[in-house]
Amino acid sequence: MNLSRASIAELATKLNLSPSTISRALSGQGRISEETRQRVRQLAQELNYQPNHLAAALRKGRSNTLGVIVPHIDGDFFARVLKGIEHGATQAGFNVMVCQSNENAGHEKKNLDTLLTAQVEGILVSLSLTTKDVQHFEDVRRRDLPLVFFDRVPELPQVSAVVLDDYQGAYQAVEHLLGQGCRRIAHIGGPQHLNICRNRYRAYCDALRAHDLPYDPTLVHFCDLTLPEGRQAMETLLEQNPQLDAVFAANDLAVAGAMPVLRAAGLRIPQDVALAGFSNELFTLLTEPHLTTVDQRCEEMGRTAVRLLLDMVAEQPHQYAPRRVVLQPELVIRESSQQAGGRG
Amino acid sequence: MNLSRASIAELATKLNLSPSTISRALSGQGRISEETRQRVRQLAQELNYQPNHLAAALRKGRSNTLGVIVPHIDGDFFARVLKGIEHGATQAGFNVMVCQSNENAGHEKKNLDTLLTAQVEGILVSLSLTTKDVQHFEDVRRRDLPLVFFDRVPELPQVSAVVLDDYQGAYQAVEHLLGQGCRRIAHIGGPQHLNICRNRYRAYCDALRAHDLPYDPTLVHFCDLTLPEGRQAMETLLEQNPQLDAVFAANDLAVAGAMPVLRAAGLRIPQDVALAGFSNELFTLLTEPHLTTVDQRCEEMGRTAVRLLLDMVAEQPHQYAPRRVVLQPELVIRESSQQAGGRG
DNA sequence: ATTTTCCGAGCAATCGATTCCGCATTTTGG
DNA sequence: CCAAAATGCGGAATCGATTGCTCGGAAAAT
Repeated sequence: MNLSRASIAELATKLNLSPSTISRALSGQGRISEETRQRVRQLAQELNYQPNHLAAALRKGRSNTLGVIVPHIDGDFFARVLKGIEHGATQAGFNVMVCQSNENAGHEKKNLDTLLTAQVEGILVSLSLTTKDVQHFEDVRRRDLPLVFFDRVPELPQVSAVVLDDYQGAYQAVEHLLGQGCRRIAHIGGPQHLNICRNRYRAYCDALRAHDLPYDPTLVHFCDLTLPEGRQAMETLLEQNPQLDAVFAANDLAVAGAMPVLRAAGLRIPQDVALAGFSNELFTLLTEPHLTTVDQRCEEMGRTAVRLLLDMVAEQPHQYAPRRVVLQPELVIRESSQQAGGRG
Repeated sequence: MNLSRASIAELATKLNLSPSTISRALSGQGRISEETRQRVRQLAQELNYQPNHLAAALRKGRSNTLGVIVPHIDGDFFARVLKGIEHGATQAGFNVMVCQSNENAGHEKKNLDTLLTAQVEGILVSLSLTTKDVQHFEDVRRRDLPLVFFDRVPELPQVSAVVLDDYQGAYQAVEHLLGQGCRRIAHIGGPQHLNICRNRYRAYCDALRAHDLPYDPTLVHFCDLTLPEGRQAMETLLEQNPQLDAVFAANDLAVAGAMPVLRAAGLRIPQDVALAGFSNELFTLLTEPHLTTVDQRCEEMGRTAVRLLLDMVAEQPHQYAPRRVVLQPELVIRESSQQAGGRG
């Protein structure tokens, strides 16, 4: 009936016991008689007692909370990674605080402050695109606070990180296109200052070379991988090289932009031009034909990242060595790349 | 240089002051000399002092944290609402804890417990599909804890809520199709136990009636609004009524499922059949042609919901009356519905 | 010059749970 | 049967920041 929450002290008076006894009864730690424990637990249930997490956290120096900083929360990728993070954290009894940097280094710094003052026990970060300087994360390491980067990670060896093997994924995709008989494969690449884009581009080059195909600059175009830029990239490529028989783009959105252009040029997908993207966005199942793409294991990335982080949190003297996990992507083959029988 | 974080007590000893003075210097509250304030602030900066949020929260009885429970975090809608929530909360200096119920009433209950013990100052909830009984939210109200529902709200008058005017949005969409000259408009509806789907269906019926068009059962089909069910629905509708000249679906995914079916039947979009969906999912810009749809004002819903919640949090004796906000959706007209000139 | 204000700062209690220490009482073992 | 050990529980300190109360001294007022 009491409106405000019951405290341990209240339980104590009602049962003529001391607060310490109540605490022990509820936690099951320490020496306590079975009978008392029962009595306490029963009353706690009756009064709908709920421990004050803040007080416990303060006393124990453990907030049971993890912090996450992502560039943004909308859009498939991070939402799915977050799902994995939230899942893993919850299972381990941890809460999660999520912050968005909005792709802004300043925001990112503020987010970090917020999480630090909130006394989180560990932090997961995917860097914003505008973050050049990772100095602010130095403070975290100096504070001996577990820190794990995922997906967008700084190029430092001494940090823990979970990343995708972009190179492998891209290589497999191009391999697959080659296997379909394509020989003039174009590439729509992303900003080369991003290592993920660089790796996808490198894989494209290497896969061609492995098949003794020459590198043809008229088959390569870099852009920001948005929908309109994808469209424009396709137009440019078609103009430069009307003979192309496949396109591998560094993300799915670019492919989505390219499709109408190809169709407008009277080219059939996949018979005339095979397509493969990267990310396995949900919408790849909504295009016609469905897109071949590379799955990024989003949820697994999230789960892996929390696992790493929680391992670090568990290690007492926080004297862990930085660990680095590389997830293997999975090529998802759909209609957009299947030239059953080929044309040559 | 000190690895562990500096506390107020530390600052106090270093400056030969008492903790209370430090606290007042930092907060700017209470009587304190300008000089002392400067000295304290400077040292705080030097030592990179960061207040312990837990301690302050415990003492002040205010955690400065809000809790959110959503059915899931992936997928456009909730991610975008969350963005709005996070934005609004951050601006007001509040942190956000996000929980996913996974469309599971049991999980939802657990999430609630988690948030309560975390001492959040207010809770935002969008109900899971399997939640029939909202008893567990009664506890929250009894605790006098501000509570705001959004989008998926319980059918109770005495709770605060932010919802979309589904009826209006759907009505406008059908109006628009009628305006394009369509007369045999089909409807792919969602589960009728969900009020949002019911409202969209009602609007469809009412709009037709307003134009003196008869209700034709062969033009209506209900399903779960998934991609495959959308496809199947379209097949059924075409079979029942090959003459249909437009389709209004209760969500975008169903339209995406319907499109290939229409195309396979040799019908052109929008010349032969005009299409309109609901939700303004991101992928509606990726289809060919782009989809006409109803925007749900996701971010605004998020921002509105936090604003309501924070208003409630601010009111001292929490004696607020429940408030209900109905957001007006926005019809987004794109190619899929534009029969410029019509066909007769 | 003396009294009244006021100002800056310290003391100590407080938020609620946890935990080390210690005191009785009971149980065990020799 | 008595010493030693184990058991059940209470007392009190603690985590770190906040805040009401108090107090000495300086400034202002009479």
